[in-house]
Amino acid sequence: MTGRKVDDQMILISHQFYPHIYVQLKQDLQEETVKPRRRKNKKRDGNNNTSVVVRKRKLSEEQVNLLERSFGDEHKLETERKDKLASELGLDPHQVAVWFQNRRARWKNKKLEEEYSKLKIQHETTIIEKYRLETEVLKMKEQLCQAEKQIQRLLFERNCDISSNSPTSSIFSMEQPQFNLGEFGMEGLLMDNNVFFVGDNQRTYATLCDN
DNA sequence: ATCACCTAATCC
DNA sequence: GGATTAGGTGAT
Repeated sequence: MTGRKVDDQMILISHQFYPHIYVQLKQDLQEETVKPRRRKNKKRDGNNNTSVVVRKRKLSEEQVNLLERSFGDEHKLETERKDKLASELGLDPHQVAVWFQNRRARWKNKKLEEEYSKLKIQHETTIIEKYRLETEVLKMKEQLCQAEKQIQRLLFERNCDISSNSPTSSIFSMEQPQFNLGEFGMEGLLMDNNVFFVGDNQRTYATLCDN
């Protein structure tokens, strides 16, 4: 697998899941294209074939502080800045470059971890809210069912009264009871105990209380 | 083609 | 955490 393919994958993943980090990466890429790299003629190790083994030395606190401040200003390191920093710190410019490379890599990892934690919390909060809403929906359905049963009971009692006062009337007579489901925003005509007719235009029937 | 520089992975 | 390596890019 090539490094560039990994880059592309990272950018794709970042774009999908971490849009703001993607923006940063994109800015970095754009800056790269805008700012031409300066070219140096000399190699890092001036000693022909004999490679100088630079002992791994822990940077001093002051060195790290200055590097951190510089990194805070700008994550990318242009040659001038690198050389200036190197001379200020008494380090090899290559060391400064490596320090910035590592710092960028670890900063990116940290950002990804932070983003992951944030998304995880968001996800957990959303799940809890989903359960809360589902419970609320169940409660409201139950309330609606109870209200509908109450309406049916009242309508049935009213029909009984009408029937007892007028033996020829039926529920399909011109005196069909009209009811209003008021708070539910529903209007309709009772057809029988479980079905009611909704509106003239809709020509639909709705069943009360499925369960 | 060569060089400087990058990221990602890895070493120590 | 500093350095190295591998594999890449773009400027010269």
